Amino acid sequence: MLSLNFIREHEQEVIARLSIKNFNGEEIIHRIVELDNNRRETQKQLDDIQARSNILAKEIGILYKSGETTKADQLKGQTGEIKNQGKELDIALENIKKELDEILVRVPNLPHHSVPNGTTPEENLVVMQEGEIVPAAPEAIPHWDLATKYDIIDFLTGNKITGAGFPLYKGKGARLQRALINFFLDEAMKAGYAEVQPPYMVNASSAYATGQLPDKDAQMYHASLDDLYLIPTAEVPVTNIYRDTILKSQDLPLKNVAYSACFRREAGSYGKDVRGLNRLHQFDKVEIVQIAHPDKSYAILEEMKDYVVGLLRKLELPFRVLKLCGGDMSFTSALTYDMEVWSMAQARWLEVSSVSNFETFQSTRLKLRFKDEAGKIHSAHTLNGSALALPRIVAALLENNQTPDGINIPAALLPYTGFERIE
RNA sequence: GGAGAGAUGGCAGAGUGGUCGAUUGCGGCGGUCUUGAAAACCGUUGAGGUGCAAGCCUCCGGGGGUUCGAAUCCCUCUCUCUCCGCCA
Repeated sequence: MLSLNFIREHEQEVIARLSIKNFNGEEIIHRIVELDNNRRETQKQLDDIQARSNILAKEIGILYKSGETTKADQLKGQTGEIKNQGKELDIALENIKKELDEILVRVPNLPHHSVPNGTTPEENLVVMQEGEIVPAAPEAIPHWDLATKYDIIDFLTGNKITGAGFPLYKGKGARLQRALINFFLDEAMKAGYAEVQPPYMVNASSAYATGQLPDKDAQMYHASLDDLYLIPTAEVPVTNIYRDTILKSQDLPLKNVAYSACFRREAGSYGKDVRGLNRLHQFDKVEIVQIAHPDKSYAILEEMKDYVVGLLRKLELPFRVLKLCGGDMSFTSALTYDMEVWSMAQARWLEVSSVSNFETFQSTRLKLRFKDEAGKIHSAHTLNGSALALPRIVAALLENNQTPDGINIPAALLPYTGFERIE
């Protein structure tokens, strides 16, 4: 959520920058400013009424104490009208605030100045590429067939137990999952991230605070009886650790890493893109989160991007890094890097990580603030990134490392898998 | 699931209708003393809104009500603790 003060003071700039995200904010921003002026005017009137009422109540109290009941009763007569006025203003104010809040949460975050123009994924900027892009060999097998050939991932049984998008990992397939999770967690800890294990379900307040609600509720599984949501990413519970807190500036940056299963309904997706591990309803991910000082957040974003790049190098996967264009960015992000690995048998890039700076967009709603040296309170910046999501990494590992008689495990993972080949 | 108790500032903990936004202690910050530190002493120390400022308004788990006036009384929801039941 953008802050009201910022919108009011930078009305034209906000509209201009939103247009980079292909969001036409002309009307909505004007309405927000109008409502906010209205809000402040009404608030002022209500404050005045309440001040008068407070003074009157105090006087009545003093009169009763000194035994001047007649005078007190007289003053009481005056309170009726003030109360009515107050009530009316109160209702008016509530309505204004409600509308303001409803509109405000529908305005996306402003893109950073360096975000490229564009409306489609094709217009994302490739900022880095490494590793050999081998064209698909005629005998190359896609990962869903490799999974069956070596009996390591059973999509059909997962389908029977739950449904499509819930694979059953078996044997070395299951072991590989565990190896990757431990590898990613260990690497993050070496890089200074403190590990947490969060709840996999969150309440509506948490989902609102990080921006999953109200917009993306169709993407989350909802346990209606208890009104809880299955987390689509550990970002939600981990960032919410810091909801309603005021940190000290010397606490920053805060670095957390969490492994969790992630649940996504993926409503509306279909076709070849969802085949095999490409898109699942349940998957594993290790997520890194940082709470940063606003002056440092973009340096930290670079650091996080480099960290993820380091992981991809250790896994020996060909990859590229994209800086997303305005049209392809998420609602909440100010700047996003996507990491994609080359999947040889499918001959396409698979997104395995997304690293973003949200600036104060999340922290405004989270009420996540810090106190600077002078004792002033500011919103902190929040950042997060996948490091990494497992399924597409597994897909690429299987496809890229396949040989006629087995799949080779990269050296970095050997201490974790305990085996060198899947055969 | 049943019974009971409770929710107050970073923490602990007073306050049961009238200058209470809240006594006090701890912690934090500043100072005196000290070569330095500790101890001791003095001062200071919640958040949000609005305003140039003085100030004014709101917030004692959330919501609603009674009253001229609510942290304090009533209703309701949520959560926590204790005991019982169930249980990985």
